[in-house]
Formats: sequence, C-alpha cells, structure tokens
Amino acid sequence: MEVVEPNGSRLAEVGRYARWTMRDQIADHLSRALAAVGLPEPAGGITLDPPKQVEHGDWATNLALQVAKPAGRPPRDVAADLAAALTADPPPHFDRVEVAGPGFLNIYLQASWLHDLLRVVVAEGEDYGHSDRCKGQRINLEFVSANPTGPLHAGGGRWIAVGDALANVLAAQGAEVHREYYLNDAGNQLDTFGASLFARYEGREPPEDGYQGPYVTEMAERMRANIGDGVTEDQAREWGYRDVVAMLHEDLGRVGVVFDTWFSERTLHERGEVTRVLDTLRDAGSTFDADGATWLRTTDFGDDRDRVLVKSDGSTTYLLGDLAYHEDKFSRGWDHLIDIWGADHHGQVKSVQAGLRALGHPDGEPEVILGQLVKLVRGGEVVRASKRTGDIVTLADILDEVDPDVARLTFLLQGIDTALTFDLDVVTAQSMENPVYYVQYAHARCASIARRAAEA
RNA sequence: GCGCUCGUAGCUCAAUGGAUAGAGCAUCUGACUACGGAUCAGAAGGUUGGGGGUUCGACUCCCUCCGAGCGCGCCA
Repeated sequence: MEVVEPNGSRLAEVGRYARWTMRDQIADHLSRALAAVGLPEPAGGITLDPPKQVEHGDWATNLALQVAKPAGRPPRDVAADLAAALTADPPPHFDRVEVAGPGFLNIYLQASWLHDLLRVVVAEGEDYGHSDRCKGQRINLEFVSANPTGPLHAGGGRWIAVGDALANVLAAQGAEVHREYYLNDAGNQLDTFGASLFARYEGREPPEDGYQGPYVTEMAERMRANIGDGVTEDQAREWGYRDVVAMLHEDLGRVGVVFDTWFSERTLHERGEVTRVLDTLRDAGSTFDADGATWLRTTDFGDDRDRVLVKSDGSTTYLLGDLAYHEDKFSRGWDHLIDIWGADHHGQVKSVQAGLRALGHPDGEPEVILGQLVKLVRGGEVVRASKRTGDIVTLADILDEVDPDVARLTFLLQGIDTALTFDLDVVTAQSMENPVYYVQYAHARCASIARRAAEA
C-alpha cells in the first residue's frame, strides 16, 4: 500500500519555509562559491542544515562531500576552496567558515543575525511565521468524520487536534483552508444504530450486531421524553441521528473546533451525484460487470484487487459514495484534498485514489494522512473501546476531567506515526510526569516576573 | 497466508542519509532563608529488535528474520 510521505508534500515545504528564513541567502552564496571554484551544483541542490551540536556552527553543509567525487578531488581540498570563495563573497552576518571532519563546511554567523531576527519577531507580532507560500491554494481538509452513531471516542480527539492544527498551519501560510466533516448518514451503520435505538425504546435488547452501549438506552429515554409514544423505527433513526449530530457539535465546540461544512452523504444520493459518477466511470471504461455486480478496475492504478461499486442487489457501495463525495469536493472548487484517517482505514487509500484517477484527477488525490490509533490507558491498563459493545471512554469524559487545551497539547506532543499512549492518570495528574504543567509553570513564572517588574 | 504501519535509554517520545543518536519523566549525587521548591547543578542510563547489503557516511534506503498493531467483504 502506498502511504503518503511527508517528504515532498506541500506540508514539508511549509515547515521548511517557516523555520529557515536565513537559509536561502546562505545557500545562494554557496551556489556562487561553487561557480567561483568552477564546480557544478549537485543534482539534489545544496543541503544546508543547522548542526545538532553548537560547536559545529550555525549552519553546516556537506556540499564539498557531494561534489568532490564527480570532480575527482579530495573532499577536504574542495571544502577549503569553497571556504575561501565564501569568505571572499560572504552572506549577511557572516563571521567565519571552517572545514571540519571529512569535508563539512561549518558556517558561523555573528550574533547580529539574531538581533535582526528579534526585531522581525517583535515587529510582526502574532503574524510572525506567517507567509504567503501557499497563497492561492484552495485546500479542503476533511478530518474526524466519525459515524453519527454515538458520541466521539476519546481517541478521536487526536484527529480533532491534529486536523485543526494542520488547518491553522496551512492557513498561516496563506492557503484557503476549508474544514469539513463527512456524515455517513446513508449507510447501514446508521440503520443498525436506528434499530438499536428503537429496540431500547421498546424495552428490547438491540440486535446482536447492534449498538449495545448504555448511551443508547439513555438516548431512548430522552427520545420518549422528547417525542412520546408511538415512535416508528424510521422516526427513531432520524431522531437519533439528529441527537448524535447535536452531541458532536457540542463536543467539538468544547474543544473550540469549528467545521465550515458538515457534509451529508444523503445529499449525494438525492442529487444523483452517485449515479452520475458511476456513469462517468462506465463511460471512461474503468468498470466491468461480473457476478451480477459492477466493479471498478482499481488494479489498473496499483490496487491489489478490483473493487465493487454496485452490488448484485442493485445497491451501491461505500466506495462509490466516497468517490462521489470527493468528486463533489473538487466540483466545489477545492484544488487539493487532504483527508486525515485512522490507520485502521489504510486499506481504502488505494481504492479511493484509484477511483479519482479514473475520474480524471491528479495522482495522489486525495492526500491521505494516516494516523496511528490512540492507546488509552487508565490505572495502568489499556482501555479497549468499542461503540458497538458500549465499552467506551468518550471525548466528553476526558473534557470533564481536563482542560481542552491540555487534551489538545497531549494529542499533539507525539508524532502521528506512533500509536500514542494517552494516559488518563498522567494527563490529570499535577505532577512532573505531566508535560502540560511545564507550560503552566513557565507561564506562572513569567507572569510573576512581569508583576515584580511592574512593582519595581 | 498476503498487505500496510511500527520497533530508539527503565517509561513516554525526538532526530530533511551526516560529525559524539537527543529531550522530559523516573533513578542516583549534591545545593539552597528562595525573581513561585511545580527549584537549581550534576551523574548514570543505548550493539537504534537480530542479521546481511547499498553509501565516503545508515536510526534513516534495500533484502531477510523476529515481535507488535491494523487491514484483507457484493460492510461502512
């Protein structure tokens, strides 16, 4: 399965730009030094990094190591020539350059570069770090999109924190970012949920594959208080759907995340977009019929098997709806789609991307960011959670115990590739084990200094 | 069985193919009538899961084995 690499993505560009404003000038002078010495630039461009160790200067480059071999010269000789050329034509704030190790160039800057940087930071205030690097890009960012069949799970908080932070970062680089939540309100998950709610309403047990959680019983009681007796199964499903969506809004509101669009899967069917996409795929010759079903040739685009679009009973699959949904995003004018998915959905990446290729969109759309699932720990034990069985720690439960910003920070502190451990005991603890308290302590100290300064 | 992701200090995690693999917590030593003791200074802690390979150079890329999570439906 192909997985989205951070390298080469637009996100990586944004990160580099925000961090190294000084870098381009130095790289430019290194490029001129190369020309002065009469050597070509390496194919991959000039690499220039802040070294891990301060003794190695403010910036270091392996340039001489890269170009020495093709030139047939010892790396240290090349490095010495480059150092001389750079010294003769120095970048701003240049102090000195040293040849080190096998041929590294360590570049030292005068402290004045920091002084200039501080002036910029102060002058730009809250806009510091913003840029127009992504200006003109219209990005649709879909995240969370949990099924509307129950409250948000605590682990879902990770996608809220990551998605919202990502949206903020992209917007700070000038992109137009649209936060979107996809409501799967047309599938059989909602039917199953409706049947479970209806069963509880009638005092029965939910179906075996239904939703067993105690929250369903509570909802059934609330529904009876709300709309009384004589509710049908259809009515129960619709009431439950609306109630859950209201709950989702409330939970997200507590965290301070606002979605620009809540997109209903049903509208795709009602407007005929699902059949329209199917026709387009048929006309493009990307489908075939077998066993009474209609298939999409996703293997033409690297999937490991073809996927069903229309089942033999005539109903459509989730995939077809999802393709219609992403097609709809493009038709609304977004030119880059980003989806944040849990790693348990990695198997669908290829088929969705293949379908969009077949629909004539660029390779790699949507850009899918896969995140490992959250391991919830309480009392030293892993809390297994499932909406179906009802053994669930909700996001609301966490928010009852900790500040929303604490929860967000905890989710953001770890890379998205790691199955992060959210230890409820640590997050709620007022101890040094909890990184959140560092931030709070630092703030308290700063405030105290400011207070004393005012008194003095 | 096949595929995807992952495996780094006791724990939780960092490290665009670069130099001596870093932080915090925990542990151990020490300091102190203190800009908030929610402190400060220091120490110890590693064969980056094992083994091969590519490279001037590998935690990083390739192969293989081991282990973990997840996915392999005309479910969503």
